[in-house]
Amino acid sequence: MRKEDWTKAFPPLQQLPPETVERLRAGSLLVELPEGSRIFGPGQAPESFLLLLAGTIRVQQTSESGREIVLYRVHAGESCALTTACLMGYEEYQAEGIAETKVRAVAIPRLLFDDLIATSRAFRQFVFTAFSRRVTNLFRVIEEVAFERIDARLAQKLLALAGNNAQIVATHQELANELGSVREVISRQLNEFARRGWIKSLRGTVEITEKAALSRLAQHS
Amino acid sequence: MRKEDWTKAFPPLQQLPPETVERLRAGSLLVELPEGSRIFGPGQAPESFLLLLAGTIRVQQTSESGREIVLYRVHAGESCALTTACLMGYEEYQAEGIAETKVRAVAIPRLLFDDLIATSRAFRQFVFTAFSRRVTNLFRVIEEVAFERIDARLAQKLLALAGNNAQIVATHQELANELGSVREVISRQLNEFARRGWIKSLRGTVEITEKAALSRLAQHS
DNA sequence: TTCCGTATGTAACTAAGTCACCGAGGCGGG
DNA sequence: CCCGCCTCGGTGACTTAGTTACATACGGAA
Repeated sequence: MRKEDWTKAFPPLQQLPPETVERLRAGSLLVELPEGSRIFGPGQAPESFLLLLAGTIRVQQTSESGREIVLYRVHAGESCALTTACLMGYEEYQAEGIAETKVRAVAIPRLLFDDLIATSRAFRQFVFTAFSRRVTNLFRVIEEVAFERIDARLAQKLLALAGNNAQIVATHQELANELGSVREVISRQLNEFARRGWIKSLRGTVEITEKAALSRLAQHS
Repeated sequence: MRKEDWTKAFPPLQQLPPETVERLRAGSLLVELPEGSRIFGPGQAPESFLLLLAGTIRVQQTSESGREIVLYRVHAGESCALTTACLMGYEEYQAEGIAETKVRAVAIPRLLFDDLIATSRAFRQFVFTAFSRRVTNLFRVIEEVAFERIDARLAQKLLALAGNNAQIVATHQELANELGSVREVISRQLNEFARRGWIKSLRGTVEITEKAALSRLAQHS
């Protein structure tokens, strides 16, 4: 079986000198992870740097009381940079990464990763940029949790999860877990949204009927 | 005037080969920042990697409504790694860094930083470790804001700010800003603590009288 | 069709944040 | 010394968010 040329999936990697790309291709490992599998978490460290080819990873945190909050998602074409760096500095790491779908990824072993960082300016740029994006995102999360109202946050999340579709497949509990809130609160908010005619709520799904209204609520007011 | 040998202040840098250290010493800049100065923030990017020799930098975030939250502090002997990385990936960056005291720091210009990352494995280790620590810390902040009760968080913060002393010099407003809460809430909590005999509250200062009780409250219960 | 697990509804209560205002203390200018 | 002002803290009434403890409804498997 011919080794798939996955490097095409990462535009920034195209900038690398050909021999670097070759080294990457040769030294890294294609892995496939089933949906729902736990990729890393407290007491479980990935020993390599991950680049996602397909699927998404959800990075979340769980409190003692069982409440959860989603910190960010890693999509195809992105790297799990934050995580990896944390592991390289090996602090204990309390977030966990879950394969939200079946995931195909390239695993770059620690040594090769280190080597690439050392030799390729473009690769460094790639890694730092990914870092930067994640951290910026984390700051947003903190801002939202600390300062924004739950109705605005829920509206935002509904819009984000919907994308271009109008249908969102998620239970109230799952929505609560996205926001670090609890089911009852989300149920109440959704009922209020429904009462205003902004959404329709079926069992296990939400249908957006008034995107504009949600958007208005989402941007703060 | 002889150039001060600041490299002694950073044990990890002692591991570097002598010529690297020499390059660092020669290519970097000793800077001094007055108390209260804004070191970076939205629309203000530091063009170099900072290593703190003395003083502390407070990194915080401000909401539209004026509420604030302290994300972390950079102390002497530490680097402002997160920030710098963010800037290298140049995303817009909404946190700001304030010199909490007079600050002496070494500024490593971007090019030299990049060069050192490339050539020195020890330096990379140093930078990634610092990263890791910060990110781990950010995760803690998210967990606290999202899941912990304000009384427990306040107790924690009081203990942290006090260190070995019993006296904390801070107004209720400042304590609220530490936690991303508001003055009224903090006042109420402090009154309750005082009523229980755990603290004494003077104008602009708090004196801890029952450290043990605060500790108990701090670890969740 | 019945049963059972999951999803959602609801009410009463506590915790946290908001709003509006008050009063006390400290400090500088006259 | 007194006045006025400004910062700090206190308080009550109200809204929003989270907790506790149930009840009910849906939908697939037996």
